Amino acid sequence: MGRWQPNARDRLERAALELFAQQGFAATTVPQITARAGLTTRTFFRHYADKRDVLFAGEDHVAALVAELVAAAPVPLSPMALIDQGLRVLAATAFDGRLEQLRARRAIVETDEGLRERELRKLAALSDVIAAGFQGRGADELTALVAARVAVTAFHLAVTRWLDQTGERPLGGFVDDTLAAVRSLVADAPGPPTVTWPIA
Amino acid sequence: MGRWQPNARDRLERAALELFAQQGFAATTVPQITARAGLTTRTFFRHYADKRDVLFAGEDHVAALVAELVAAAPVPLSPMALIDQGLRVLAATAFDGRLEQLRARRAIVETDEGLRERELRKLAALSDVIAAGFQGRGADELTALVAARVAVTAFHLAVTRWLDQTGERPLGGFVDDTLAAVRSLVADAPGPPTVTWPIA
DNA sequence: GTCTATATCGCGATAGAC
DNA sequence: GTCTATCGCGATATAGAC
Repeated sequence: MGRWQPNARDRLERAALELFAQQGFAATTVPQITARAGLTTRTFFRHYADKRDVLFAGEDHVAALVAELVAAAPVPLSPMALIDQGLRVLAATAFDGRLEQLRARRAIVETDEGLRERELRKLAALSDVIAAGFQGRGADELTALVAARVAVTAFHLAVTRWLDQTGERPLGGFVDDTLAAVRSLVADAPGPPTVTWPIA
Repeated sequence: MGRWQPNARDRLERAALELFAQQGFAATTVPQITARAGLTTRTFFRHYADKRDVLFAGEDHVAALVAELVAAAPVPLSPMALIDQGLRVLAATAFDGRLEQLRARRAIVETDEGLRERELRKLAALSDVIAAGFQGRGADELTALVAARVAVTAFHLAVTRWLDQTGERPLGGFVDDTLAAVRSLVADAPGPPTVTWPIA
């Protein structure tokens, strides 16, 4: 390439993030982004499926990393032990140290319902990847699905609380707290087997 | 009312569902829907926030029902016992008997990524309602959040498998299976405390 | 209800890389 | 030459403003 400046994709992403932060996501148009990046509108949509995607494309490497982690996990680990340790490895590898960057990104995502939707879709895709990994390790389908969702849910909750904190406590601590809460919840005594419910 | 046919909302929803089933969601335009319902495009957007919403507006009553269920639950129930029994009540109250209708709806949702996104957002909203309910019962914030997400995740997984089945087994059975899988996963032995991970 | 912005995408042409 | 990335033009539909 010579006719064009290199790193079209990077320039688009940077321009988009700047404009979203300055003017808000909804008030920023794709032509504005491409103008700032020195490209045309059409080019934007060749790199990103839609306007929202520019905020999430960078997260695809997390899914790839998670897939590797599950595939490379030591064989003797039970599903829950794998979650327990895998999430801590993930936290240390891909999240700690990026707190401010991730806070900035989340601040934008929180301003728009459409962006929140896209985030949920990315999490669902992540869950699918993990479930496939657990099945690859020999787990039955239901166990794999449940384990994947528990892992993603717990991690997402931990990340949210990590970003909400005022201090600088590492993500791993929040992961531990969340998993402890899951264990404590599920281990809960079942209570009276049948109760009369006021409704229904 | 009087100048217009009544049940504008119902007619819109019915017209939309028919067209989505016949031509697909993406190939169906809002003008097509409103033409079939004898209304104007503008009217569609007065009733639904966007084209996708017409497939999910009917589910809002589920969130209201769930909120009631949590609020009206017997006080002695622990969070997990509430989930256990509440989900079964919910299954019997709002899902059993609607299997074919829900299958048709899901068949449409599965054809479009945007619709999947919207479904996830509705589930997230449901989770928020439940978490608020648990906090209203005195649970601490983290427990409430975890309990809400476990409940929604388990129920959604159960519904998915219920819809996938070829037979007519009631949803409650799938709820039981899913919750059993959650318990079994979480109760899993923690395994060796520290393992060397090939990656990272 | 009407009007309009703009997100989104199809198509053909083009410019350089290999 | 062939392949890939970009451009430029144009069409359509959603969704919000007035």
